[in-house]
Amino acid sequence: MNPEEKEFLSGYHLEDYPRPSVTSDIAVFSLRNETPLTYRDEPKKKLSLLLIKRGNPPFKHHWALPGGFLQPNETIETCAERELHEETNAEISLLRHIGTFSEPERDPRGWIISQAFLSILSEQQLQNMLIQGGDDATHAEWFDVKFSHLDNREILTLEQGQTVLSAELQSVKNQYDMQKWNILNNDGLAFDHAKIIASALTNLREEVKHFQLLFQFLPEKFTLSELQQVQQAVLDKQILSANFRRKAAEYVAETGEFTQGAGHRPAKLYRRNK
Amino acid sequence: MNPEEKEFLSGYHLEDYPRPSVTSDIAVFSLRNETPLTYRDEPKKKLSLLLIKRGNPPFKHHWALPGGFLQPNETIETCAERELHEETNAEISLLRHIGTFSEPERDPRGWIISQAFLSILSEQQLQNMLIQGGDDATHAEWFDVKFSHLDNREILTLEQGQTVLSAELQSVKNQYDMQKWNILNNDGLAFDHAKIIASALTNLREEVKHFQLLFQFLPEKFTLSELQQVQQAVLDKQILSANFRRKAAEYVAETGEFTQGAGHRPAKLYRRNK
DNA sequence: CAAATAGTGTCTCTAAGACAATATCAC
DNA sequence: GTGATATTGTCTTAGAGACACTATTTG
Repeated sequence: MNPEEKEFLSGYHLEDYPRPSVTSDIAVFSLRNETPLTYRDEPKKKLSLLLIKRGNPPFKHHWALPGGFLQPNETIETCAERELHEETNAEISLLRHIGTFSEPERDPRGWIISQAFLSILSEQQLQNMLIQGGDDATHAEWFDVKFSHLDNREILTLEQGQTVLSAELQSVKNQYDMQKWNILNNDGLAFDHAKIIASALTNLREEVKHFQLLFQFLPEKFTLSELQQVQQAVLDKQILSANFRRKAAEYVAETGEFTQGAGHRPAKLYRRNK
Repeated sequence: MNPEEKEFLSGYHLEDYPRPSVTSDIAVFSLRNETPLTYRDEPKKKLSLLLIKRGNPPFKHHWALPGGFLQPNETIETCAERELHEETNAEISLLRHIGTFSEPERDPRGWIISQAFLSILSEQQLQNMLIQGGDDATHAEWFDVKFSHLDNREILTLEQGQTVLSAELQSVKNQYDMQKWNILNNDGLAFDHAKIIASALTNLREEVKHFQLLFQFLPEKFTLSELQQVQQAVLDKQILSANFRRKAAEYVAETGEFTQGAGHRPAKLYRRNK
């Protein structure tokens, strides 16, 4: 750096200008197994989302995405990982940035813009996390996710035991032709997190349609039926297995191993290829 | 809001915690016509990018994307529009958020995170803008864009008259499986703007492949050949017109009007449908 | 007519969706 | 054998790419 630049920088103070606070907020998805009906049944998989019950204002007793404030000398990705680990002990291997939420009124505490992320935990990663889950003040829970289209609105429903959260959203375009969510109704979710969840779900589904992110839900070795279950759970749509397998073949490689003792024909175990 | 929340908020001070500065930076693309060889030739279209020559440190005399600091009571989109208008007098009708750049060392002035946007100006919008372009301290220019793959690297070349800027980038995945650009070489571009430009180009191309954003480059009425020229210029790839037309039919509607006096068969004028 | 662009028809190949049929385990 | 899931084959249809051909203007 030349002297002129050095001198300029020494007289420059970012603190002289107004600055927002910045948070990273993470929508963490995983799968849960429904209890099978008979001993022979394979359990169906259901998409679930990690939420945290807020113990303090603002939005005390509401449910929010895990997340927290960006600190100096870290990227927004590092911040997301750190906050998630602090709040839930989860270790993540995937992040997708899904947007920045910067509306001035979005947080009653003041000028706070949110870096929204999507993450996925496999069943394995979920086990490790639960070992040290659930303290008292703020506690985390997995909610079953429903996200369905009705007329020109989207209905988001999150269920966990007796607790049911819901939100009604509309997807519109702003003056810059950007897709944007409006919250028409919101029951139980903090801040504008219904918007972030809707964005995350839309992103997740789009990727999963093209066989992306799918493997993040599963252990290293899996059957094609399991892989199909994942896609079906995320997209909330049934697929014919013959067609699924033909398409999936492109993304997986055989391990040579088989499942055992399931009460029906054993299945080949695959791993992700490339 | 209940009394407890109110009381909490009155004792809450965001300023007690460290905060970054936030900027919006915009990669604005447009098309320029090459000069035709003969009177009958239709001009070929070339993709161009708007850059600003910095008149002050840091990176004095380097070229940078238009942009500037986020102010209170505005969204990052409003900030992008405002800064672009202040610096170039351009009026935009499209923005796409293409990422957040938050590496702590990305700006020598200190902790500044960038909200990166993509925008497009039509020839019409470009005319209006140039009426009041080019003051002295900082001045804006349109650069021809080349972005080509070589081995496992991407070569970005920006040309404007005698001025040639270039950068060499590599696309890698970080530990969160996120696509990330590394700058291997950089000649003339300020900050990490080579990364932002590479991201913007990748996004733009992906959308243009699927006939999105294409119409932003053109006036309301256009011929299918013009539309094809746009796609070809952005993707830097020749397409067979028969196939292009079959696909394009899905997105356009006839106006009933025709071009005139071009030295060859007149073409139907279309507009975007839906 | 020549040069240039506009526009159509059709063949091939690939991929997706639907559906039928066969395979193999635990009990 | 029965019930369940695993796996393969094939028919049909939609779309993309390649290419040959026709149409219409100005000079």
